[in-house]
Amino acid sequence: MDTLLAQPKQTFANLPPEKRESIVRAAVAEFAEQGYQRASLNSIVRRLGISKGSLYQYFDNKEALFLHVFDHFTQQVKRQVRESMAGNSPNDFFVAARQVLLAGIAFIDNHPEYFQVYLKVLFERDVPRREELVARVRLFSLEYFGPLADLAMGQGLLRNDIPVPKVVFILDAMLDRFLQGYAQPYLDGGLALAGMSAARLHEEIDSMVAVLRTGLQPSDIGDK
Amino acid sequence: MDTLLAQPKQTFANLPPEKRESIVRAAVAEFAEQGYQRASLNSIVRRLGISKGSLYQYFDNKEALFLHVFDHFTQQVKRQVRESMAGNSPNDFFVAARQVLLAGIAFIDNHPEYFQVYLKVLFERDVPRREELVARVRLFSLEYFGPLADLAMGQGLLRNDIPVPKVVFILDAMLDRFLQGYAQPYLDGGLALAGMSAARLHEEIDSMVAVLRTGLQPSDIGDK
DNA sequence: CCATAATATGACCAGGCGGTCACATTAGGA
DNA sequence: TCCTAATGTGACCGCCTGGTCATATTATGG
Repeated sequence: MDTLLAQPKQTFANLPPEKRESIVRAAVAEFAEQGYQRASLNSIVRRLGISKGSLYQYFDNKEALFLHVFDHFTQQVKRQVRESMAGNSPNDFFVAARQVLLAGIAFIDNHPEYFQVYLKVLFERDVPRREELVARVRLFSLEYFGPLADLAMGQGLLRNDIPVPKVVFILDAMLDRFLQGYAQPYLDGGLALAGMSAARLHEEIDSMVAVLRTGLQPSDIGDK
Repeated sequence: MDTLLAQPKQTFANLPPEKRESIVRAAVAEFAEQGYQRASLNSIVRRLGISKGSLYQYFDNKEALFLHVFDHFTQQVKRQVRESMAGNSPNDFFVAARQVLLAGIAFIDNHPEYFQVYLKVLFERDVPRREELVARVRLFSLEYFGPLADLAMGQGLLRNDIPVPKVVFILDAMLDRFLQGYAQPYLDGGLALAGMSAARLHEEIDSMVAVLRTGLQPSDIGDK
């Protein structure tokens, strides 16, 4: 599960770290812009000012380079989640949701290209090991919300006419789609999420989470 | 707004309808599988058993063919919406939402490839006139929900601490993401929406709309 | 200093692309 | 029947792709 998808060749490991990073950066940029199949190794080496032969000394082929990039991506996600959750593990289901959403926003702000790579993978066919890649990312959310929802349901904090997996789906879907709108401006329904001040964005998030809370809690619990 | 994006050459118009349709079908299939840039005219003519020269007698270039396909797509959407709404114009905001969702499901069932083309356009760059194309489709939903939401808000049927555009966004986002899950199995959070019986699917839709209703209505209105 | 191993290079390959065009085939009216 | 206009065809063009490899360059350590 945590195993790496692909390891670069030894030659790559021998490189000074800043060169390794610049190579990964260039590759991420290319995959973010073009997706997997349209991404061009020629374009990547052009960006880097190195020869194609060199790139093939570092990675077996295009697929290995891509999988290495995706490994970096999941590590960054993990790090961002850990950072955003640091210290406070919320017991309230919807406070947790809010936090995940903020983590997502922070991730897109910090690594917009990585998120584009992910979106491309979602909807492109013939991406190597696509299902596995997608599953790895989606699990971050599902594995996190699942237990929390179980707990909340047990405490009677979620309406019991909707099964837990459905609750998790609704929550996850809403957050996911919000992030799509944040990353892809014409999916924000004209709200201009991307150009918003942090304060306004937090208001949008809060009102959305409030809607989810009211919608998903039992009817006999008072509104906020 | 309703004008066509591109018209084929006269030669195409002179073709017998079934040939025109088979050409569009082949093109849709290719664009659905590969997106715009990766789609191959060679592959399309191979599917059809016609020569490449012929295709260029029908359309000026790849872009014109694609835009013609997209014109067909929007027409199909329009038809599906008209059909699904036939007769009953719901006065209840959330009944309307349910109906839009059902129309979306029906559309994906009837034209899965067209929906894939749309998803590809959403997340691929360098698609000709992408923003315009996306806007055309999204407007179906936004222009429909907007006035309904205005009305509902005026009647005090929506919580007044959330502005109408935000309400429309939340509703639209949830429906949109549900359809993504229906069309792209690993986006359904394990609910297996695609393989579901119609009856079960309707239950899922109903419970989701119920959540939206409870979440979006004023707190002083009783739950359903 | 030199031998050897590690790394860097870019010309080159086969194959695919969108697009063109000279030519072959067919259709229609006189 | 025959001339003309419309339609169909596929070899070909320049360009780009992922990938290879013989060769040049650099590092290393005895």
